Amino acid sequence: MEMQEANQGGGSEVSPNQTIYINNLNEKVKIDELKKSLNAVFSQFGKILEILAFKTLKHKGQAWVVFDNADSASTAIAKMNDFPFYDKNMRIQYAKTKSDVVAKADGTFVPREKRKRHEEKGGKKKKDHHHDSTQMGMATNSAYPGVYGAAPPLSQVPYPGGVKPNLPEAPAPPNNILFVQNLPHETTPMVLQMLFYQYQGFKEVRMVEAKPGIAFVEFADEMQSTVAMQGLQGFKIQQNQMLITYAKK
DNA sequence: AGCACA
Repeated sequence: MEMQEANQGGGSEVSPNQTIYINNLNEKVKIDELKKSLNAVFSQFGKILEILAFKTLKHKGQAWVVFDNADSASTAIAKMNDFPFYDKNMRIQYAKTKSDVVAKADGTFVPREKRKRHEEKGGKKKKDHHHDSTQMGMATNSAYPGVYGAAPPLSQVPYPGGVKPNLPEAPAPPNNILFVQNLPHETTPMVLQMLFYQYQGFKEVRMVEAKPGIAFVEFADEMQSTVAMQGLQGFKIQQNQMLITYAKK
């Protein structure tokens, strides 16, 4: 029999936090793609303030996703812990400490430069932070101009760039295979899989390299594909809203 | 395995 175990008496005792800590991520995935995929996958649980991931030796395979509230983080953990992502199962917990973005909003943010060095004796405060690690060469972290908030306004934004998808005159008849359009060109099958997997009857995602921006998603039957279509219609990935129709037979 | 804020 299947019983859902409340995760309370177990080993990992980290108190709820609006930031989740993910590890066991596939280290071969480039940081930029990783962050985008995480955003695409986790924004379904609520507004994301920031996603942090680093490629340094000590922090490979890990990421922090900062939600704007702890409930979103809890849901994300409940739904996504142990979920396969780039062929490895994500391990998700609450982060141990509060994220800087959150602390800054709190007013509780305290710069942590003091931890690095010994405290100077005498009454002198040092407030000059020499930019130190700036020449590591890897500068691709904060590349997103605050666009992580992707989930809620499903029907506000039309098709960015004015690109109109091909809508057939008459809607295609129900099909267990869905046709997805208006995806960001960098969308990976993995991202779509993550989104559609949560619906019963999910079978597979197919994308065509030569035709970016579209995908086919197969379900076991058309009842199930219909539920998924309704659930994800207009879902925003990055800037784009997915347009889902039945595939032509 | 590894809990940061480039």
